[in-house]
Amino acid sequence: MVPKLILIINYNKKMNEQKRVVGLGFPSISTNFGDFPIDIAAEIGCEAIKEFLKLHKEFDFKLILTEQDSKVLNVFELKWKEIKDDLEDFKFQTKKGNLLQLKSDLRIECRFIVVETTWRMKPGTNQLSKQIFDALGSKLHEELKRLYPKPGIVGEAYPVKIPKDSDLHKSEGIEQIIFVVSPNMNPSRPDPISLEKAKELLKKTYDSILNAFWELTNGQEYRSITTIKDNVQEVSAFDILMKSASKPSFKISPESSRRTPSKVGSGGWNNVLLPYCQKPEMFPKSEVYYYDNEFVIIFDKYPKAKNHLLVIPRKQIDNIGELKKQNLELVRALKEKGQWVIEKMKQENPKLFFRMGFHAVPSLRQLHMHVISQDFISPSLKNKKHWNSFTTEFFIDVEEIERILEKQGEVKFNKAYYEDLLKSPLKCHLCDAKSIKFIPDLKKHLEEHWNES
DNA sequence: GTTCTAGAAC
DNA sequence: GTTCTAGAAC
Repeated sequence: MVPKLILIINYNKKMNEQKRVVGLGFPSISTNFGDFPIDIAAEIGCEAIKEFLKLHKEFDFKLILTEQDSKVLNVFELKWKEIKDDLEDFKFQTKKGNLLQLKSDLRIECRFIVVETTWRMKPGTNQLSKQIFDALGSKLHEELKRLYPKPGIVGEAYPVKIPKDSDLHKSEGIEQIIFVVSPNMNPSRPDPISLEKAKELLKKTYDSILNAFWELTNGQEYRSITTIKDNVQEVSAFDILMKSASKPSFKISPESSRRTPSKVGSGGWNNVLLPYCQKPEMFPKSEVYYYDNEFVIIFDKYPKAKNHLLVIPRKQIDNIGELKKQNLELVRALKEKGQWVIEKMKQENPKLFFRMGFHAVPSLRQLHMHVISQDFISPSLKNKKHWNSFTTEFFIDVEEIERILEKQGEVKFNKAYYEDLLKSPLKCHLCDAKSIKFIPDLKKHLEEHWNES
Protein backbone atom coordinates (compact mmCIF):
# COMPACT_ATOMS: atom_id res chain seq x y z
CA MET A 1 0.00 0.00 0.00
CA VAL A 2 1.23 3.41 -0.96
CA PRO A 3 1.74 5.66 2.03
CA LYS A 4 -0.29 8.74 2.02
CA LEU A 5 1.55 11.82 1.01
CA ILE A 6 1.57 14.62 3.45
CA LEU A 7 1.65 17.91 1.70
CA ILE A 8 3.20 20.77 3.47
CA ILE A 9 1.81 23.87 2.04
CA ASN A 10 4.13 26.79 2.06
CA TYR A 11 1.97 29.77 2.42
CA ASN A 12 3.31 32.59 0.41
CA LYS A 13 5.15 35.00 2.66
CA LYS A 14 3.33 37.77 0.92
CA MET A 15 0.21 36.77 2.77
CA ASN A 16 1.82 38.06 5.93
CA GLU A 17 3.44 41.09 4.44
CA GLN A 18 3.52 43.94 6.88
CA LYS A 19 0.72 46.34 6.28
CA ARG A 20 0.37 49.75 7.74
CA VAL A 21 -2.59 49.71 10.02
CA VAL A 22 -4.45 52.96 10.34
CA GLY A 23 -5.53 53.87 13.84
CA LEU A 24 -8.36 55.94 15.25
CA GLY A 25 -8.34 56.79 18.94
CA PHE A 26 -11.55 57.91 20.59
CA PRO A 27 -13.15 58.32 23.98
CA SER A 28 -16.45 56.81 25.04
CA ILE A 29 -18.77 59.37 23.51
CA SER A 30 -21.26 61.18 25.75
CA THR A 31 -20.61 59.11 28.88
CA ASN A 32 -18.12 61.51 30.43
CA PHE A 33 -19.82 64.85 30.31
CA GLY A 34 -23.07 63.96 28.65
CA ASP A 35 -24.43 61.73 31.43
CA PHE A 36 -25.35 59.06 28.91
CA PRO A 37 -25.84 55.62 30.57
CA ILE A 38 -22.71 53.56 29.93
CA ASP A 39 -24.30 50.23 29.13
CA ILE A 40 -26.54 51.68 26.43
CA ALA A 41 -23.67 53.78 25.09
CA ALA A 42 -21.51 50.67 24.80
CA GLU A 43 -24.24 48.88 22.91
CA ILE A 44 -24.71 51.71 20.44
CA GLY A 45 -20.97 52.30 20.08
CA CYS A 46 -20.08 48.65 19.57
CA GLU A 47 -22.85 48.13 17.02
CA ALA A 48 -21.69 51.13 15.00
CA ILE A 49 -18.10 49.93 15.14
CA LYS A 50 -19.06 46.44 14.11
CA GLU A 51 -21.06 47.71 11.17
CA PHE A 52 -18.16 49.87 10.07
CA LEU A 53 -15.50 47.17 10.37
CA LYS A 54 -17.65 44.62 8.57
CA LEU A 55 -18.31 47.05 5.77
CA HIS A 56 -14.63 47.81 5.32
CA LYS A 57 -13.31 44.36 6.00
CA GLU A 58 -10.47 44.54 3.55
CA PHE A 59 -8.93 47.50 5.31
CA ASP A 60 -6.69 47.22 8.31
CA PHE A 61 -8.21 49.73 10.63
CA LYS A 62 -7.69 49.67 14.35
CA LEU A 63 -10.14 51.51 16.52
CA ILE A 64 -8.88 52.26 20.00
CA LEU A 65 -11.33 53.24 22.70
CA THR A 66 -9.33 55.10 25.31
CA GLU A 67 -10.55 56.06 28.75
CA GLN A 68 -9.08 56.61 32.19
CA ASP A 69 -12.00 54.80 33.80
CA SER A 70 -11.58 51.02 33.51
CA LYS A 71 -15.23 50.51 34.37
CA VAL A 72 -16.28 52.10 31.10
CA LEU A 73 -13.70 50.04 29.22
CA ASN A 74 -14.98 46.83 30.78
CA VAL A 75 -18.54 47.50 29.72
CA PHE A 76 -17.43 48.12 26.15
CA GLU A 77 -15.19 45.06 26.17
CA LEU A 78 -17.97 42.77 27.35
CA LYS A 79 -20.41 44.15 24.83
CA TRP A 80 -17.84 43.78 22.07
CA LYS A 81 -17.13 40.13 22.89
CA GLU A 82 -20.83 39.47 22.71
CA ILE A 83 -21.32 40.89 19.22
CA LYS A 84 -17.96 40.92 17.43
CA ASP A 85 -18.53 37.80 15.29
CA ASP A 86 -15.49 36.95 13.20
CA LEU A 87 -13.83 40.35 13.32
CA GLU A 88 -10.13 40.26 14.17
CA ASP A 89 -9.23 41.28 17.71
CA PHE A 90 -6.77 43.99 16.77
CA LYS A 91 -9.41 45.99 14.96
CA PHE A 92 -11.19 47.16 18.07
CA GLN A 93 -9.42 47.48 21.39
CA THR A 94 -10.02 49.26 24.64
CA LYS A 95 -7.08 50.92 26.38
CA LYS A 96 -6.78 52.64 29.73
CA GLY A 97 -4.87 55.85 29.31
CA ASN A 98 -4.73 59.31 27.84
CA LEU A 99 -5.81 59.72 24.25
CA LEU A 100 -3.07 62.30 23.69
CA GLN A 101 -0.31 60.01 24.88
CA LEU A 102 -1.24 56.74 23.23
CA LYS A 103 2.08 56.46 21.49
CA SER A 104 4.42 57.57 24.26
CA ASP A 105 2.56 55.65 26.98
CA LEU A 106 1.26 52.59 25.18
CA ARG A 107 3.12 52.53 21.88
CA ILE A 108 -0.11 52.69 19.98
CA GLU A 109 -0.06 55.06 17.05
CA CYS A 110 -3.31 56.66 15.98
CA ARG A 111 -3.16 59.12 13.13
CA PHE A 112 -6.64 60.29 13.98
CA ILE A 113 -8.20 60.98 17.33
CA VAL A 114 -11.67 62.01 18.34
CA VAL A 115 -12.41 64.79 20.80
CA GLU A 116 -15.83 65.85 22.04
CA THR A 117 -16.77 69.47 21.83
CA THR A 118 -19.86 71.66 22.08
CA TRP A 119 -21.76 73.38 19.31
CA ARG A 120 -19.62 76.48 19.70
CA MET A 121 -16.49 74.36 19.25
CA LYS A 122 -14.84 76.52 21.82
CA PRO A 123 -11.47 75.53 23.26
CA GLY A 124 -11.35 73.79 26.59
CA THR A 125 -14.93 72.60 26.90
CA ASN A 126 -13.69 69.48 28.63
CA GLN A 127 -10.41 68.22 29.97
CA LEU A 128 -9.26 66.55 26.77
CA SER A 129 -10.11 69.48 24.59
CA LYS A 130 -8.41 71.77 27.11
CA GLN A 131 -5.23 69.72 26.83
CA ILE A 132 -5.36 69.91 23.07
CA PHE A 133 -5.81 73.64 22.97
CA ASP A 134 -3.04 74.01 25.53
CA ALA A 135 -0.80 71.98 23.27
CA LEU A 136 -1.70 73.67 20.00
CA GLY A 137 -2.40 77.23 21.07
CA SER A 138 -4.96 79.56 19.59
CA LYS A 139 -4.14 78.49 16.03
CA LEU A 140 -6.36 75.46 16.35
CA HIS A 141 -9.28 77.62 17.41
CA GLU A 142 -8.74 79.90 14.44
CA GLU A 143 -8.50 76.95 12.10
CA LEU A 144 -11.73 75.52 13.48
CA LYS A 145 -13.46 78.85 13.01
CA ARG A 146 -12.13 79.14 9.47
CA LEU A 147 -13.19 75.62 8.46
CA TYR A 148 -16.46 75.57 10.30
CA PRO A 149 -17.78 79.09 10.73
CA LYS A 150 -21.29 77.86 11.47
CA PRO A 151 -22.24 76.38 14.85
CA GLY A 152 -21.64 72.66 15.20
CA ILE A 153 -24.56 70.26 14.92
CA VAL A 154 -25.06 67.46 17.43
CA GLY A 155 -24.03 64.17 15.88
CA GLU A 156 -21.73 65.68 13.28
CA ALA A 157 -17.97 65.27 12.92
CA TYR A 158 -15.52 68.08 12.20
CA PRO A 159 -12.02 66.97 11.26
CA VAL A 160 -9.09 69.37 11.55
CA LYS A 161 -5.50 68.88 10.48
CA ILE A 162 -2.95 69.71 13.12
CA PRO A 163 0.39 71.40 12.38
CA LYS A 164 3.18 69.06 11.40
CA ASP A 165 5.65 70.78 13.69
CA SER A 166 3.50 70.33 16.78
CA ASP A 167 4.48 67.87 19.50
CA LEU A 168 1.23 66.01 19.04
CA HIS A 169 2.22 65.31 15.47
CA LYS A 170 5.91 64.77 16.01
CA SER A 171 5.92 62.63 19.14
CA GLU A 172 2.44 61.13 19.09
CA GLY A 173 1.94 60.72 15.35
CA ILE A 174 -1.45 62.42 15.47
CA GLU A 175 -2.33 64.01 12.15
CA GLN A 176 -5.89 65.06 12.53
CA ILE A 177 -8.38 65.62 15.28
CA ILE A 178 -11.98 64.81 14.61
CA PHE A 179 -14.10 67.07 16.76
CA VAL A 180 -17.61 65.85 17.42
CA VAL A 181 -20.58 67.51 18.96
CA SER A 182 -21.97 64.73 21.10
CA PRO A 183 -25.44 64.50 22.65
CA ASN A 184 -25.86 65.82 26.17
CA MET A 185 -28.24 64.49 28.83
CA ASN A 186 -26.56 66.26 31.72
CA PRO A 187 -29.17 68.59 33.28
CA SER A 188 -26.49 70.88 34.66
CA ARG A 189 -25.29 71.63 31.14
CA PRO A 190 -27.23 73.63 28.54
CA ASP A 191 -29.98 71.93 26.53
CA PRO A 192 -30.09 68.41 27.98
CA ILE A 193 -32.13 66.00 25.85
CA SER A 194 -34.16 62.89 26.58
CA LEU A 195 -32.68 59.40 26.51
CA GLU A 196 -34.68 58.49 23.40
CA LYS A 197 -33.38 61.47 21.48
CA ALA A 198 -29.86 61.00 22.84
CA LYS A 199 -29.78 57.35 21.73
CA GLU A 200 -30.57 58.34 18.21
CA LEU A 201 -27.98 61.10 18.22
CA LEU A 202 -25.30 58.94 19.80
CA LYS A 203 -25.66 56.46 16.98
CA LYS A 204 -25.41 59.33 14.53
CA THR A 205 -22.32 60.63 16.30
CA TYR A 206 -20.53 57.30 16.02
CA ASP A 207 -21.54 56.99 12.37
CA SER A 208 -20.24 60.49 11.65
CA ILE A 209 -16.96 59.75 13.38
CA LEU A 210 -16.45 56.55 11.44
CA ASN A 211 -17.53 58.16 8.19
CA ALA A 212 -15.06 60.98 8.74
CA PHE A 213 -12.34 58.46 9.54
CA TRP A 214 -13.16 56.55 6.38
CA GLU A 215 -12.98 59.66 4.25
CA LEU A 216 -9.76 60.86 5.83
CA THR A 217 -7.98 57.56 5.36
CA ASN A 218 -8.67 57.67 1.68
CA GLY A 219 -6.65 60.76 1.10
CA GLN A 220 -9.45 63.21 1.39
CA GLU A 221 -9.09 66.78 2.32
CA TYR A 222 -10.84 67.50 5.53
CA ARG A 223 -14.31 68.88 5.47
CA SER A 224 -17.46 68.72 7.47
CA ILE A 225 -19.08 65.35 7.20
CA THR A 226 -22.69 66.30 6.85
CA THR A 227 -25.37 63.71 6.64
CA ILE A 228 -28.30 65.97 7.21
CA LYS A 229 -30.73 66.71 4.44
CA ASP A 230 -33.37 69.06 5.71
CA ASN A 231 -35.97 68.32 3.09
CA VAL A 232 -37.34 65.11 4.55
CA GLN A 233 -40.41 65.21 2.36
CA GLU A 234 -38.40 65.14 -0.83
CA VAL A 235 -36.10 62.41 0.40
CA SER A 236 -38.86 60.02 1.27
CA ALA A 237 -40.72 60.60 -1.99
CA PHE A 238 -37.47 59.92 -3.77
CA ASP A 239 -36.96 56.72 -1.82
CA ILE A 240 -40.39 55.45 -2.68
CA LEU A 241 -39.81 56.17 -6.34
CA MET A 242 -36.52 54.31 -6.19
CA LYS A 243 -37.97 51.29 -4.46
CA SER A 244 -40.58 50.85 -7.11
CA ALA A 245 -37.87 50.89 -9.75
CA SER A 246 -35.79 48.16 -8.15
CA LYS A 247 -35.90 44.50 -8.95
CA PRO A 248 -35.89 42.30 -5.88
CA SER A 249 -34.26 39.26 -7.44
CA PHE A 250 -30.60 40.07 -7.11
CA LYS A 251 -28.50 39.11 -4.11
CA ILE A 252 -24.86 39.88 -3.60
CA SER A 253 -22.92 36.64 -3.72
CA PRO A 254 -20.92 35.82 -0.60
CA GLU A 255 -17.75 35.80 -2.68
CA SER A 256 -18.18 39.45 -3.41
CA SER A 257 -17.36 40.30 0.17
CA ARG A 258 -14.34 38.05 0.35
CA ARG A 259 -11.04 39.56 1.26
CA THR A 260 -9.29 40.61 -1.89
CA PRO A 261 -5.52 40.66 -1.73
CA SER A 262 -4.59 44.26 -2.30
CA LYS A 263 -2.37 44.96 -5.24
CA VAL A 264 -1.06 48.02 -3.56
CA GLY A 265 0.44 48.41 -0.12
CA SER A 266 -1.70 49.56 2.74
CA GLY A 267 -5.21 50.92 2.76
CA GLY A 268 -6.13 49.56 -0.62
CA TRP A 269 -7.09 52.85 -2.20
CA ASN A 270 -7.98 51.10 -5.41
CA ASN A 271 -10.74 49.22 -3.61
CA VAL A 272 -12.67 52.28 -2.48
CA LEU A 273 -15.65 51.55 -4.71
CA LEU A 274 -16.35 48.13 -3.22
CA PRO A 275 -18.08 49.26 -0.02
CA TYR A 276 -20.59 51.23 -2.08
CA CYS A 277 -21.60 48.00 -3.81
CA GLN A 278 -21.69 45.98 -0.61
CA LYS A 279 -23.66 48.38 1.57
CA PRO A 280 -24.86 51.45 -0.28
CA GLU A 281 -27.38 52.14 2.47
CA MET A 282 -24.55 52.95 4.83
CA PHE A 283 -23.55 56.07 2.95
CA PRO A 284 -25.06 59.54 3.17
CA LYS A 285 -27.16 60.92 0.35
CA SER A 286 -24.35 63.30 -0.41
CA GLU A 287 -22.32 60.31 -1.62
CA VAL A 288 -24.82 57.76 -2.88
CA TYR A 289 -27.32 59.26 -5.28
CA TYR A 290 -29.29 56.10 -5.89
CA TYR A 291 -29.15 52.38 -5.40
CA ASP A 292 -31.19 49.28 -6.05
CA ASN A 293 -30.40 45.58 -5.96
CA GLU A 294 -28.28 45.72 -9.06
CA PHE A 295 -26.77 49.18 -9.31
CA VAL A 296 -25.35 51.99 -7.25
CA ILE A 297 -24.96 55.53 -8.50
CA ILE A 298 -22.52 57.65 -6.57
CA PHE A 299 -21.17 61.14 -6.90
CA ASP A 300 -17.56 61.00 -7.99
CA LYS A 301 -15.52 62.05 -5.00
CA TYR A 302 -13.31 64.24 -7.16
CA PRO A 303 -15.73 65.45 -9.83
CA LYS A 304 -14.03 66.63 -12.99
CA ALA A 305 -17.07 68.64 -14.10
CA LYS A 306 -20.16 70.32 -12.68
CA ASN A 307 -21.87 66.94 -12.70
CA HIS A 308 -19.87 63.76 -12.45
CA LEU A 309 -21.35 60.50 -11.25
CA LEU A 310 -20.42 56.85 -11.41
CA VAL A 311 -22.90 54.14 -12.29
CA ILE A 312 -21.68 50.89 -10.78
CA PRO A 313 -23.05 47.36 -11.00
CA ARG A 314 -23.18 45.81 -7.51
CA LYS A 315 -22.14 42.43 -8.84
CA GLN A 316 -18.39 42.05 -8.58
CA ILE A 317 -16.81 42.82 -11.93
CA ASP A 318 -13.33 44.24 -11.90
CA ASN A 319 -13.24 46.16 -15.17
CA ILE A 320 -14.31 46.23 -18.81
CA GLY A 321 -11.70 43.56 -19.57
CA GLU A 322 -13.85 41.04 -17.70
CA LEU A 323 -16.93 41.66 -19.79
CA LYS A 324 -18.18 38.94 -22.11
CA LYS A 325 -20.97 38.79 -24.64
CA GLN A 326 -23.39 37.59 -21.99
CA ASN A 327 -22.80 40.85 -20.12
CA LEU A 328 -24.35 42.89 -22.93
CA GLU A 329 -27.57 43.06 -20.98
CA LEU A 330 -25.71 44.47 -18.00
CA VAL A 331 -23.99 47.09 -20.15
CA ARG A 332 -27.33 48.12 -21.63
CA ALA A 333 -28.80 48.37 -18.15
CA LEU A 334 -25.87 50.58 -17.11
CA LYS A 335 -26.57 52.79 -20.08
CA GLU A 336 -30.23 52.99 -19.17
CA LYS A 337 -29.42 53.97 -15.59
CA GLY A 338 -26.99 56.53 -16.97
CA GLN A 339 -29.63 58.02 -19.23
CA TRP A 340 -32.01 58.17 -16.32
CA VAL A 341 -29.53 60.06 -14.16
CA ILE A 342 -28.68 62.42 -17.03
CA GLU A 343 -32.36 63.33 -17.32
CA LYS A 344 -32.45 64.02 -13.60
CA MET A 345 -29.40 66.24 -13.77
CA LYS A 346 -30.71 68.11 -16.79
CA GLN A 347 -33.90 68.91 -14.95
CA GLU A 348 -31.80 70.89 -12.51
CA ASN A 349 -29.51 72.45 -15.08
CA PRO A 350 -30.76 72.29 -18.69
CA LYS A 351 -27.55 73.85 -19.97
CA LEU A 352 -25.60 70.69 -19.24
CA PHE A 353 -24.89 67.99 -21.73
CA PHE A 354 -23.28 64.68 -20.96
CA ARG A 355 -21.19 61.76 -22.06
CA MET A 356 -21.20 58.38 -20.43
CA GLY A 357 -18.50 55.80 -20.72
CA PHE A 358 -15.45 54.09 -19.33
CA HIS A 359 -11.76 54.74 -18.92
CA ALA A 360 -9.73 52.39 -21.10
CA VAL A 361 -7.35 51.81 -18.19
CA PRO A 362 -9.18 52.55 -14.94
CA SER A 363 -7.34 53.12 -11.67
CA LEU A 364 -10.08 51.91 -9.39
CA ARG A 365 -11.31 48.38 -9.19
CA GLN A 366 -14.93 47.50 -9.83
CA LEU A 367 -16.47 48.31 -13.17
CA HIS A 368 -17.75 51.87 -13.15
CA MET A 369 -19.32 53.97 -15.86
CA HIS A 370 -18.67 57.69 -15.74
CA VAL A 371 -21.58 60.02 -16.33
CA ILE A 372 -19.98 63.40 -16.77
CA SER A 373 -21.17 66.77 -17.96
CA GLN A 374 -19.06 68.29 -20.70
CA ASP A 375 -18.34 71.64 -19.10
CA PHE A 376 -15.33 70.20 -17.24
CA ILE A 377 -15.49 73.06 -14.81
CA SER A 378 -14.29 71.77 -11.48
CA PRO A 379 -11.50 72.42 -8.98
CA SER A 380 -10.73 68.70 -9.03
CA LEU A 381 -9.68 68.84 -12.64
CA LYS A 382 -6.03 69.60 -12.07
CA ASN A 383 -3.75 68.05 -14.63
CA LYS A 384 -3.23 66.74 -18.12
CA LYS A 385 -4.05 63.21 -17.15
CA HIS A 386 -7.43 64.28 -15.79
CA TRP A 387 -8.21 66.18 -18.95
CA ASN A 388 -7.06 63.55 -21.41
CA SER A 389 -8.79 60.74 -19.58
CA PHE A 390 -12.14 62.33 -20.48
CA THR A 391 -11.46 64.00 -23.81
CA THR A 392 -9.29 61.58 -25.78
CA GLU A 393 -9.96 58.04 -27.00
CA PHE A 394 -9.03 57.03 -23.47
CA PHE A 395 -12.68 57.71 -22.69
CA ILE A 396 -14.80 55.08 -24.34
CA ASP A 397 -18.50 55.73 -24.77
CA VAL A 398 -20.80 53.03 -23.46
CA GLU A 399 -22.19 52.56 -26.97
CA GLU A 400 -18.69 51.74 -28.18
CA ILE A 401 -18.32 49.07 -25.50
CA GLU A 402 -21.66 47.69 -26.60
CA ARG A 403 -20.49 47.51 -30.23
CA ILE A 404 -17.20 45.85 -29.30
CA LEU A 405 -18.95 43.24 -27.18
CA GLU A 406 -21.41 42.49 -29.95
CA LYS A 407 -18.69 42.13 -32.53
CA GLN A 408 -15.79 40.62 -30.61
CA GLY A 409 -17.41 39.20 -27.50
CA GLU A 410 -14.82 40.83 -25.25
CA VAL A 411 -13.03 44.11 -24.68
CA LYS A 412 -9.26 43.91 -24.91
CA PHE A 413 -7.11 47.01 -25.13
CA ASN A 414 -3.48 47.78 -25.60
CA LYS A 415 -2.73 49.32 -22.24
CA ALA A 416 0.46 51.13 -23.28
CA TYR A 417 -1.26 52.82 -26.18
CA TYR A 418 -4.03 54.19 -24.02
CA GLU A 419 -1.69 55.24 -21.24
CA ASP A 420 0.29 57.22 -23.79
CA LEU A 421 -2.86 59.08 -24.76
CA LEU A 422 -2.93 60.57 -21.28
CA LYS A 423 0.23 62.47 -22.13
CA SER A 424 -1.17 64.04 -25.30
CA PRO A 425 -1.01 67.82 -25.63
CA LEU A 426 -4.01 69.67 -24.27
CA LYS A 427 -6.76 70.28 -26.76
CA CYS A 428 -10.16 71.84 -26.30
CA HIS A 429 -12.92 69.30 -26.80
CA LEU A 430 -15.30 71.90 -28.27
CA CYS A 431 -13.26 74.01 -30.66
CA ASP A 432 -10.45 72.12 -32.32
CA ALA A 433 -8.76 75.19 -33.71
CA LYS A 434 -7.33 76.39 -30.46
CA SER A 435 -4.29 74.74 -28.99
CA ILE A 436 -3.71 75.37 -25.30
CA LYS A 437 -0.52 74.82 -23.45
CA PHE A 438 -1.33 75.12 -19.77
CA ILE A 439 -4.06 73.83 -17.52
CA PRO A 440 -4.88 77.25 -16.02
CA ASP A 441 -5.38 78.59 -19.55
CA LEU A 442 -7.54 75.63 -20.43
CA LYS A 443 -9.68 76.27 -17.37
CA LYS A 444 -10.23 79.88 -18.38
CA HIS A 445 -11.07 78.74 -21.88
CA LEU A 446 -13.63 76.27 -20.52
CA GLU A 447 -15.24 79.02 -18.45
CA GLU A 448 -15.67 81.05 -21.64
CA HIS A 449 -17.38 78.16 -23.40
CA TRP A 450 -19.67 77.74 -20.41
CA ASN A 451 -20.60 81.41 -20.31
CA GLU A 452 -21.33 81.44 -24.03
CA SER A 453 -23.55 78.39 -23.88
C1' DG B 1 -7.58 57.53 -7.35
C1' DT B 2 -5.09 61.67 -4.34
C1' DT B 3 -1.42 64.42 -1.96
C1' DC B 4 3.10 65.91 -1.40
C1' DT B 5 7.61 67.06 -2.93
C1' DA B 6 11.55 68.51 -5.59
C1' DG B 7 13.38 70.09 -9.53
C1' DA B 8 12.92 71.66 -14.27
C1' DA B 9 10.85 74.61 -17.51
C1' DC B 10 8.57 78.54 -18.62
C1' DG C 1 6.81 83.68 -9.45
C1' DT C 2 4.02 80.13 -11.69
C1' DT C 3 3.25 75.82 -13.80
C1' DC C 4 4.53 71.30 -15.13
C1' DT C 5 6.44 66.69 -14.42
C1' DA C 6 7.55 62.58 -12.25
C1' DG C 7 7.90 59.67 -8.44
C1' DA C 8 6.86 58.11 -3.80
C1' DA C 9 3.60 57.35 -0.38
C1' DC C 10 -0.89 56.61 0.97
